[in-house]
Amino acid sequence: IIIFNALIDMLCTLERIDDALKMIEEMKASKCPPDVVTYNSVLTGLCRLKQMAEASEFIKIMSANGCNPNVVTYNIFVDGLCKAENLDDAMVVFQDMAQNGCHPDVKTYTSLIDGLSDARRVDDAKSLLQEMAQRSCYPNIITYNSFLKGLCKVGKLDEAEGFFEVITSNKCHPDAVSYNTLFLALCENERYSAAVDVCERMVEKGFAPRALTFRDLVDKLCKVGKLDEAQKLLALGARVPNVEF
RNA sequence: GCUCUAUAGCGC
Repeated sequence: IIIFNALIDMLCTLERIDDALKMIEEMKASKCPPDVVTYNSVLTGLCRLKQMAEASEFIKIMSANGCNPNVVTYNIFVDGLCKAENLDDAMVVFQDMAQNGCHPDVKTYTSLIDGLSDARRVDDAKSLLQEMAQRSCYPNIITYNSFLKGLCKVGKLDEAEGFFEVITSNKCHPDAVSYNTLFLALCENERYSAAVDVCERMVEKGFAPRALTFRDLVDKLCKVGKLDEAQKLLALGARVPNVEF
């Protein structure tokens, strides 16, 4: 079964869903019937192809075949709906899954928070974050990073900066993704001084941006006449291996 | 305990 599942997963990653379905038929006929992992791989493939109607149908098919969806199944489907920008359906599935004995976990919430963030629905994302705490389902750094992305997207950069405090006060450690998200948003919004400050923290933490990013930023600082900031950055870059100007 | 699900940018 493990070998079969690995094969099916490979076929689905290669987007060869129909071949995967054929193999499932063979499995049914063999001593080695498909299990929930098998079906979940196919579901992932359908979601990646954004075939959400088919994905929804497929969940019914697996149940009809005596294989009940588990929490991974729902997570795949919710994430697919979010990525297909169908947040309303994603929320409905999220509400319903508990009735089928599958309780949302940190990945379910993270997918939703990420989808809401991409859709700039930061207030809704924040409600979910609060709901997680109430349900003792604790956000991890990936959850926080998704929310951080939302704050950045809607231009709430001060709140985004302040959110780092929230993360650490919840015993999580901002990582390279966190800093990079904030850093790029500050650059995009031409808040270069703040960007340099973040850059400094990144270097301290060993999350230095790439050389090209450094050069671009120095270039922009020169253009807007912030020569002192540019110099600060050059000094910073000199301390980082693999960065040359 | 081996197979399935979530975040930035970059490269291929």
